Amino acid sequence: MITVAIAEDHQSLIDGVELLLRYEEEIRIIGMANDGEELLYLVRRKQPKVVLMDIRMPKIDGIAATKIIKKELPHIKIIAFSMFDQEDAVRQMIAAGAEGYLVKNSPLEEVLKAIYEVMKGNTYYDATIDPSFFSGNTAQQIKKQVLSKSEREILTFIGQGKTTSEIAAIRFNSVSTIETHRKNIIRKLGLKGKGELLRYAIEKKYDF
Amino acid sequence: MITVAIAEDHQSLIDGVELLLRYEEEIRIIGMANDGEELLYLVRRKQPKVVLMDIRMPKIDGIAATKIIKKELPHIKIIAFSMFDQEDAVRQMIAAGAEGYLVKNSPLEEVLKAIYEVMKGNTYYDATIDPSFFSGNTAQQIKKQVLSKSEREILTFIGQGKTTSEIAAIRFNSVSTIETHRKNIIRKLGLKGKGELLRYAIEKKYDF
DNA sequence: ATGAAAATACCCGCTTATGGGTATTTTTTT
DNA sequence: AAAAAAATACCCATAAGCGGGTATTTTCAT
Repeated sequence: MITVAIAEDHQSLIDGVELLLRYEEEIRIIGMANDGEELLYLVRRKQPKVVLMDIRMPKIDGIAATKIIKKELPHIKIIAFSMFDQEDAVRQMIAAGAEGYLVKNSPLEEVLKAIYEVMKGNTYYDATIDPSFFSGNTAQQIKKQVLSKSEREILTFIGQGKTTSEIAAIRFNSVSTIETHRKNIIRKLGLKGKGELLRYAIEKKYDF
Repeated sequence: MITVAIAEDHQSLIDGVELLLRYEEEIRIIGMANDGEELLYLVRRKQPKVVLMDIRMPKIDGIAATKIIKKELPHIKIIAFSMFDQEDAVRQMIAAGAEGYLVKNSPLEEVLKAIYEVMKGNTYYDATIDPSFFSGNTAQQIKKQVLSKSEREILTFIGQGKTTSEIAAIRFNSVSTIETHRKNIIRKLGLKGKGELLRYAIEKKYDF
C-alpha cells in the first residue's frame, strides 16, 4: 500500500487527484494540507510514502518543506507540482531532493506514473522539462549518504546481531547514545522496529 | 573461546586433560563431572560448546547422556572417550550423535585435534577405529533436522523481520506458543537472543 | 566565527523479548 | 497400545526495545 499526502492550496487540483487515485487499489491518500506548515505536521505524524507537493504554498513553500522532510525523513518520496514551469523553482526542488516533478496541466495519469516510478526508486520528471535544467544533478546523484558515520557503524553492529548494550560497550558509549542512534536510523530509513532494522542491516549491508 | 566440560570418573584423566588445555588460549574448561547425572546438571547450566565424555560412568552412562544432551541442546559437540575400544559402545555413541571418539591411550594431543575438528563442524574418530564400524552412519549423516516443522516455519517468519505477535496472528496461535517455539529454537541452536536468532534466520535460511 | 550537522546522553511510559518453569493435547513412531 | 515427539499455552521476573521528547557538546564547513 502506497500512502500519499497532498499539499496544495487549490482545492480543484486536490479533487482531481483524489478522483484519480480513488480507483487505485495500491494507493491511499492519508491526508491533505493547504500550506507548508500543515504539510509538515501531517507528514511527521502519518509518514506517508509519497508527498505530492505544490511548490507555491503559504507559510512554508515547497522548496523549504522538501528540505525539511528530506532531512528528517529522507525515505519519503517527494513529487513536486507547479502551475507553470519555472526553471528556477524546478532546479531548487530537485536540489532539495525531490524525486519527481510534474506540471499541473499535464494529464492526471502522469501522477500515477510518477508515483509508481518514485516508489521503484527512480525519478520521474515531466517530459516538458528541458533536461539541461538539472545539468547532471538529479535527485539520484544528489542522494547523499542518508546515515551519518556513527549511524552506519552502529547499523553494521546491529547487522552482526549485537545488542544495544554490547554496541555501547564496544564503542565506549552509553546505552542511551546507541538507542538514540538506533532511533534516528529507524526514523531516517522509515523502518518499523528491530525486526525490520535488523533485516535491513543484514541484507543491505553494502549501501548505507 | 571454546568452553569444554569433562565427564570422567578417573581423576588422572581429568588432570591430564586439564594440564594439556591449560596452555590453549582458545579453550577453557568450565566444569567437570564424575557421573552422568552431574554432567547433565553441569551441561544444562553452563552450556559448554564441547563435552569430553567417558562412555562408562556411574548413574547415567555416556550413551544415555549423549542422547539426552543431543535432544535438548543439539548444538553441543560431544567427544567420547573409552579405555579400550569396544565396538558396540563406539557404535552406540556415534548413533547417539557423538561427533568425536577417542581412545584413552592415544596421545593427549589428539584431544586438541578432536576439539578443533568438531568445532569446525567436522567429526573426529580415532584412527584406530575400523571405519566399517559405523557403516556409513557417521554423526554427520545421522544429523537429522534439529528443528521441528513449526519451529522452521516460525524461524522463517522471524527471518522476515516479523514480530512474535505478528507471527501469532498469521498462524492463529497465541503469543505464548510462538514464544515457546522461539525459546526452543534458541535453545536448540545455542543462540543468545533475538539478535543472533534473527541473524541466523536470515543468513542460514536454507538449511534448517 | 558562526551556524549546521553530528554525536553524545538523558527523561518518561509502554510494549516486547528473554529465560526459567509447568502443563495439556495432539501427532507420530515404535 | 504405549511411548516419544511436537505443538499448544500459560506463569513469573527481569531485561531490552520503542517512540516521544530534550539537551549538551563536538565537529565540520562556510
